This record gives sequence, structure tokens and C-alpha cells, in this order.
Amino acid sequence: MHQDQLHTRPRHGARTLGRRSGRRRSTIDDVARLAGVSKGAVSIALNGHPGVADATRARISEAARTLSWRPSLRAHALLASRSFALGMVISRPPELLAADPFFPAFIAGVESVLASRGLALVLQVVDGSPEAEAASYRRLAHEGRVDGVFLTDLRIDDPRFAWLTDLDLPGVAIGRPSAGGSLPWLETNDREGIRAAVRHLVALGHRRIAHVGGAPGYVHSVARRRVWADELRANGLQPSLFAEGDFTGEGGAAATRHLLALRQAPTAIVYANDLMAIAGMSVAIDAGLTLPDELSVVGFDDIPLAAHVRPALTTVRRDATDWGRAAALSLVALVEGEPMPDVTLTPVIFIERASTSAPPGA
Amino acid sequence: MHQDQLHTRPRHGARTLGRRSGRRRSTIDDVARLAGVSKGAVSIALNGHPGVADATRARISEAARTLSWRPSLRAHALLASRSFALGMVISRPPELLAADPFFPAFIAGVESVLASRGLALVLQVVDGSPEAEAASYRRLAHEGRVDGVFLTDLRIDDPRFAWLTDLDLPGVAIGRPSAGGSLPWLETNDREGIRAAVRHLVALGHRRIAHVGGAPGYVHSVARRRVWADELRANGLQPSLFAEGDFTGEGGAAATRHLLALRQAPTAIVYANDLMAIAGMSVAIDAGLTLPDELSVVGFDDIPLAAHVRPALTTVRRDATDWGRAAALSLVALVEGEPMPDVTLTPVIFIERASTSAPPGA
DNA sequence: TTGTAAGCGTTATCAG
DNA sequence: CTGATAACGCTTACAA
Repeated sequence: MHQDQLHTRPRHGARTLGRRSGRRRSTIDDVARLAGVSKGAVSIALNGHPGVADATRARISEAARTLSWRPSLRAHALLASRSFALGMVISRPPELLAADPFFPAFIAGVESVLASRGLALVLQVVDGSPEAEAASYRRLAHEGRVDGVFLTDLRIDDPRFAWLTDLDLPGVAIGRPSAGGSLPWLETNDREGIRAAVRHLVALGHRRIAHVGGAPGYVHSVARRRVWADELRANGLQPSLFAEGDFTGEGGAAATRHLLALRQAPTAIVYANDLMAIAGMSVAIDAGLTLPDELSVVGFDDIPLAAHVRPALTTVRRDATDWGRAAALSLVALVEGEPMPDVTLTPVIFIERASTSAPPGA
Repeated sequence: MHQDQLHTRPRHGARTLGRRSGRRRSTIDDVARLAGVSKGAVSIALNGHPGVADATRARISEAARTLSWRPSLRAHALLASRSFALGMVISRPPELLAADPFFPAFIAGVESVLASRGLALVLQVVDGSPEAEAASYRRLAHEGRVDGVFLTDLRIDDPRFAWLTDLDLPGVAIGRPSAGGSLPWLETNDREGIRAAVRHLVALGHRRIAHVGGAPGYVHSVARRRVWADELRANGLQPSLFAEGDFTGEGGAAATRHLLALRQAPTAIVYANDLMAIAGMSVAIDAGLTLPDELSVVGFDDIPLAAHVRPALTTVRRDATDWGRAAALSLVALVEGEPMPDVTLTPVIFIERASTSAPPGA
């Protein structure tokens, strides 16, 4: 049902217009004048450099305080040829973005580091097209908007490594690049989650454990699939029950339909994310299966809904905030020319809920 | 199950370090020199101002092209006392953020406007505390990071209006402020969604239609509740079945438990968002109810999972991308001193799925 | 110990 | 129509 279109002109609540009026912010000249010294002296004094008498320094500080002077970021940026900002380009179809709890948490983690350092985060969101994505990085670099970028959602043979090199733009990758690019990267630990999931199912007695993978082309999709396969083999099982997904509900449903139609259908399915897992559960229920008795399901992400569907979803939680923090510490060190810090990621947590149980007849 | 901690140092894939090396970007002086004119002439020529001979202009353009010169954003920003960036502070507890499809879409819409204008979006994410939020705006303003900000998630007696006034920072509010602040604001149309939901349920024959509200204190929580109440009254029904939620699954579950325990329990519930609705459905199912026969449920947001739970959730979809676009057009006009544009919001869409039906015995 | 001046890269003004 | 020159706000050599 369509509602009438809302065609409106933004209104002003009062007469005031937003044009920035009034009170010029005080400059270093004002401080110098008030303290009765020169600009240079103020700069030296307030930056804690040696070369100015203590009494003078005190007088200057006092003047700065009364004028509530703050150094101009813009002037500083021009001088230093830096922007004191870091960038992030999120390139995903909107639907995939809406369901993913990763980015909000990751960004929150990033901020927690940047705020105290006086850095800002410039965010770019583009639909999945490579052209738009390339343009986005180009703009960031050419305008000098940012001093470095975070690379998330690594892809196989990711073109962005070459772009950054061309653009002479520093960056850190979150995850291990498929091909050895020339960029620093951060090891992640989400593979542990899949390992825990498979072990859990094996321990319950499952022998036919399927995997619904994420969108092909992503490094983490491949990595999760590999861990699933390795862990099965380590337990003497064949990793034959694989279906390709795409991280969407639709994709998860389709993959599940495919797996359930198999002559030797799985008794358990490990999904690359919660969205696909929940969609898969619905498909199984539609097919008349009782969960978890006839089919065990494990998701990945622990989205807020995971605990609130029926059966409640067994899944894996990783602390994306922590990843953001670690990535930010690394990128900051990189652009500041400091040595790479040691970063510690909070371990992945396997969360057992109600969607897994022993297989039928076990 | 805990995995081992990942304690690692970011590695370099190759020897190259990220420190920006090499090739100095060409300045306006280089162009002037190459074209054999002065800086000023270059500026005038390349900005399309009158006052330079066509031949000279062509020569200058040519020189700029060969040197692939681009005006320096930083120099421009210093001169213009602007940052050519807009800001957005998201202040929410992480869990609420992770489940909300609003922001990714909204930001995508914002970007679609900013990109073509050479503006950037600076994003700040803080946990829900007011102090952190205030500090965030203060920082944005004092550092001159942004020329204006978007105000989302409007609250009753929102303190941010006063902050922006104090900070002399332009902004537009998304939604109608509770008290008449002095800020331009954008009318939204999400109330239509609730209206459509109630009408749908009334048409199905429901008489006891409850509402689980969003977190109190938000303008849109109150607005949705009011629309629900008004629409019930317009149909000769009493809006007595209300339970306060908080937009989380937990809150939605608790509110649902409360409503279902009532002597006169509702036959239908309209929730302020999908997350609470889905959690509510699970509570109802746990209580032994058959959905939708014994309880109809309507959500709000149309999250990607809505179609993939069972029963598939009847809900309301609004185009947050469109809101972002409209908000960006308005804020850009505001900071550029242009007249406020006419903006058109795509209508809200009511999506009927399987979680609603006629009430028992109808 | 302090003041002066150059420079970062633009744009705008104002004589020539 | 052109081309110096000042200004934006700061840092840092260098001179006093």
C-alpha cells in the first residue's frame, strides 16, 4: 500500500538561519598581542618547545586560556600536508550492509582510538560497483581527505592494493590478503569460530555436516570454507556437502533448499553468517523438518536477533569493536611513522543455543 | 567456548612501508610557470571567472592538464574557513545500532549527494552517554572538522539543539523537533507506516490491537504511539493496550509477555520495529500460540530478515536512502547559503506477509 | 631569550 | 586583460 508522497520544503523552526555568524575565533596573533610577544614565541611556548623563559611561557599560556585559543586544524593541515583523518570505503550492496552487525561495531572501535588522538573518520559508502569504489578511493587520495584508509571485506586478488599503491595512499588490511600485497595487514581470528562450530557438531555425533559459504570472492568466505573442510577431514569426514551462498537471506534459503534435496542430506549445517542461517532454518521448517532434532544449524555473527528466533540460533560471536580498535591502532602507527603496535584481539566466542542437538538416531 | 587469544603484530606483506613517498603534487605555481603566467591568472582561468583571454585560458588549462594539477583542498579550506565536510554523530548503545538497517541506508543516501559536490562525511560513533555525545559535537565544532551536522534519532527536548547553537554549528534535524528549536528540520513520513498497519489490522477485523513502543524519549517513539492511538480512536477503539519497549529484542520480548498475560490480551500487536516484533513472535510461540491465527504481528523497518522468519513478518518499509539524500540536499543548501530545496521522500510501503490474519473467531 | 620572515597553496584585490 | 600582492593561521629557521 502506497502512501501519498511527502513533498516538502525543510522548514526553519525559528528565524535564525544557519549561516555561521559572529564571533571570530581567536588566532595565534591575538594571543601574541595579548601576551605582548610574537607569534613565533606563542607557538614555541604552547607546543612545549624549549627556548622561551618560564615567566613568558606562563604569560602566554594565560593569554591563550583567556582567549580560549585552539590551534587551527586547517592551518596545521596545510602546513603538515596532512588531513588528520582516516578513511574507510564501504562497498556493498545495501541489503548486505543492513543486516551486518560488523560495521557499526568496527567503527565504534575505530573511533575509540581516533577520538583521543584528535583524528577523524571519513566514511564513504558506495554500492557494490568497482567503478564507484575506485572513484571513491581516488577522490579520498586526490583531495587529500585522509592520511590512510582501512581495507575491510578483503577479496581474492583485491584490486584495492594496486589502487592504493598507485594513489600513494597508506592503508591497513583487516584480514590476511590473498596475494601478498605490499600493505600491512592484521591477522583476524574468525576462523576459530568455524572450527569451534564444526567441533561442536562432531562432538554431538554429526557425520554429515554441510557448509553454506559466503559470497565467493571474499577472502573470509574462502577461509571459512577451508576451515570447515580441514576440520572435517581432521575428524575423518569428507567435506563434500558444500553450497555457495552470498550472505543474503535469499541466498541462504536457496543453498539450504539445495542441500536438503540431496540424496544424502546433511544433519547439520554451518552457515557463513546468521542471516543465511535463519533463512535456512525457515526453509527447513517449511520442508517439515523439526529443529534441531532433524537438522542442526549454526550461524556466524551473533546478530541481536539470533537469540530471539525459534529455535534460538547457536552461533559465533566475534568482537568487531576490538577489531576496529586494533585496526585503528595499526593505521595510526603507520601514518604517524611509529612502529607497529602489538594488538590483541578478544577471542571469538562460540555460543550454544537451541538450534543444535544430536543428529537423528544418535 | 573460548579460543586462544590472538596476540599479534600487524605485518607487512612486503618491504614497502606506507609512509607517503615521492612525487610532490604540482601546485598552482607550477602551472603558472609552465603556462608563463602568474598564479592569479591561473586561478581566474581555471575557476571560469571572466578576465583572461581565451588563448591564455586555453594555454593555462593545457598546462594544468599536463601537470595533472588539482586545487588543494587544504589550502582552499584554510582560505575559505570551511572544511567541505559534513558530520554525523551516532549515539546509541552498540546493540541497537547493530540491528538497525536505518543508518547504512541513510548514509548511502547522504553520500550520493555529497560525492558529486566534493564534500565528505565525517562519522562519529559514541556509546549512548550524553557526555560522550556532547564531547563529540564539541570536537567537531572546535576543530572545524565539519561545516554542518545531521541530527538523527531526535529526542524529546533534545539537548543537541542548544549545543549546536552554543557551538555555532549549522545542522538539520531529520524529523520534527519536539520543542521548536531554531534549526531547519525535515518532515518525515514514517508515521504513515503505523497508520497503514493499524488500518490493515482493523480491516481484518481486529478490535484489540496493541502497540509495543520504542525506547521512550525518542520523538519517533512518541509519534508512532500517537498515530497508533489516533487511528484506533478514529475507528472507535480504545488505545489501552500499550507496552513500552526499547527497540531491543529483549525489550520486545518482555513487552509481549506483559501484553499476552493481560486478562484482555490483544489479538494483534503493532511493534515499533522488526527486532521487537520478531522477538515478540517467539515469545508468543513459546506461549503456545499459533501465528498468525491466534495473534497477528506487524513490525517496522523491513529488515532483511523479516521475509525469512516464520511466519514471515508483515511490516513497513521506508526508504532511508531517500531520507539521507533529502537531508544531505538540505544541509548542503544550508551551509552553502542557498535557499532550501524542495525534497521529496519516497512513500512508506506497507508489506503484507504471513504474520497477520483475521483474529480468532472472525 | 625573543622577534622576524618565509612558506604551506589557494583566492581576491587592485594597480598597471 | 594581466600580474603582483596580501591574506587565511600556523610552524620553524634564522637573525637580533
